[in-house]
Amino acid sequence: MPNAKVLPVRATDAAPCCPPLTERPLTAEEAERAAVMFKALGDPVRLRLFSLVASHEGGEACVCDISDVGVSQPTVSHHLKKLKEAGLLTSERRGTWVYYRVEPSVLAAMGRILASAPV
Amino acid sequence: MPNAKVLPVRATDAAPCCPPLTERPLTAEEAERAAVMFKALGDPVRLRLFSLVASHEGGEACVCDISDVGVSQPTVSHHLKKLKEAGLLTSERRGTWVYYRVEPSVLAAMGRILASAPV
DNA sequence: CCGCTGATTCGACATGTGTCAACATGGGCG
DNA sequence: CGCCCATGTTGACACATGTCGAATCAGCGG
Repeated sequence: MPNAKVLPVRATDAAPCCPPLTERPLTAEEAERAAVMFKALGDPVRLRLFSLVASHEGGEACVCDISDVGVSQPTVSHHLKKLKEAGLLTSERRGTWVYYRVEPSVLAAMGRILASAPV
Repeated sequence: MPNAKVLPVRATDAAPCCPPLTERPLTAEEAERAAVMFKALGDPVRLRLFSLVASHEGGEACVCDISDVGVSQPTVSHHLKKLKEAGLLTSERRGTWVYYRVEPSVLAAMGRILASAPV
């Protein structure tokens, strides 16, 4: 491992965010936290960008690879920043290009929130 | 290679909106449709209302039971309307009260979108 | 060093959104 | 019938958001 950098995944924040919506009513704080994640995916452009990163080979994508979603390049950057602030993406600069990568724990947390009653 | 494999339309054909985000990039139309659902849950008040309905006994809840989320009654009605327009809830009037119920197929569709790569 | 390309930030604008008070509707009940 | 309670609708307003062009920052190569 050439780079010994450690990213604060902060899984203790994202993963145990909230129980499934069908389990019990969310508290105001839980709803506040979870809504941030859902809101981040509540825009078509961001949803496309996120899926482009998530489905990209190697689990990461350069901005140059995903900036063809019909809006200007500054707008792409703006949306990527939003996704990063919501904890859904992480970014890393390698030379000229910036690579984005999905945060799997957050994705899992959202899936768990939406999971139907596991019977 | 002629891919004769039929797309798995799944049992959740009521809302076969989009594949998992990690499977392939969403098209503009798919993202447009899916973003509506995520945006509907992208507000803390709506998220609480939805979880109140989803977790309520019998799978349905009267407005009078869930209208204590810290906002005025018209605002509650407004948010419930939004959730209904997004296809996440259905409403039915029975006498004096109006009962809301979750649309399970849509919930399943959202969960599938967020599902990590299936085994 | 200077310019080039990729990416972010800034400033501005139009539009969307959440919220409430006031009013309207609709159905039970006295 | 007429009141009243539970919901929904309307109008208005402050604020957030998406978008772009221009400017700025960050490496790379000549």
